[in-house]
Amino acid sequence: MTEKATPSPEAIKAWARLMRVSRQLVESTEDALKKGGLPPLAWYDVLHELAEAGEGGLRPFQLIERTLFAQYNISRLLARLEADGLVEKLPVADDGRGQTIRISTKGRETRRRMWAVYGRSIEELVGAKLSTDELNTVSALLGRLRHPPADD
Amino acid sequence: MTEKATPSPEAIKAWARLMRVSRQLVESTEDALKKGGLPPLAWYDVLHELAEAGEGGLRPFQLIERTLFAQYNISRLLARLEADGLVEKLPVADDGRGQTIRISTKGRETRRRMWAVYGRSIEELVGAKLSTDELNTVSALLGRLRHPPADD
DNA sequence: CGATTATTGATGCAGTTGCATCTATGTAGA
DNA sequence: TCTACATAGATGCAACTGCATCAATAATCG
Repeated sequence: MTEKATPSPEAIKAWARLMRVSRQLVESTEDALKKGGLPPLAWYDVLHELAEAGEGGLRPFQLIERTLFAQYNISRLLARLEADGLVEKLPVADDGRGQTIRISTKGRETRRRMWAVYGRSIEELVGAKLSTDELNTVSALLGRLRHPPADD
Repeated sequence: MTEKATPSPEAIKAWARLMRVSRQLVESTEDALKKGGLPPLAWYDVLHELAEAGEGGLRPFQLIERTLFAQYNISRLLARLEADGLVEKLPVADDGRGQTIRISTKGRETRRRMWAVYGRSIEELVGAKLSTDELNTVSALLGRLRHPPADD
């Protein structure tokens, strides 16, 4: 019956911190990548998924499931990655509509160089700021905000 | 001497959770606003700052300090807000370069209607998921990731 | 089979962002 | 004062995003 019109001050504060911090971290990292003449974070996300998938590659719709990119976004991002020679698009034997995306050697190399910067950013901006226990606490609590919630 | 090449698994996980959760929350909220025929979150941020500033208004550069928007972003956002009649641009007496931005009545009304949706989003996505203690823990830990760090 | 519906991925268009630069005004220093 | 430099804000252009829709293939069902 009672509609909660406004969240608690604690919820608002947590939300505000989350928004501000995540934007700052992204911005810092994007700056660092740019300074290193490297592609934006979005490219890393895709290259990372593809590197984990190995030689079998992934279908674009699988990338959509694994990342938070919209379909049109993946479509165009893959076009750019292909234009840069970082991925290959292969036809799929049993589905004429689809394609399999496989990371190339150059793609792995780019990913490696991005990680040198990205990883440093994570270490400096997060790893160095909180203890292991605190990091685990953050992960656990944020995991409950995820959809679907993660328990680990 | 020793360069830390890669952050700890705990730091990586916390980072990943932070990135994913913040994107999901933003996306959910933007969807809710759109569904209500309301402007995007960025407008809320600015309207909120201007509403808090009261009749005196704020200079654009003060908005840049308070939010995380780039200068050109604020410039154009304010142009859109003005075009929609949500803010007024007033000349500044002692600085011919500048202007003061003041929220209009319609701006306050729009902010109010946005908050009805935004606040509900915060409550559902965050407030309802964690206890007050947990929310405070999240805020405190994220505060330490902020730049500059916040202790409260 | 043949028609309908669903899925995969691409794309035209309008709106937004990022970058670099520009104009205008203010400040400081010789 | 006159010149150099700094600050406030706007803007042209290219790239990117979001939306809607499209074409092509696959799956379903009578």
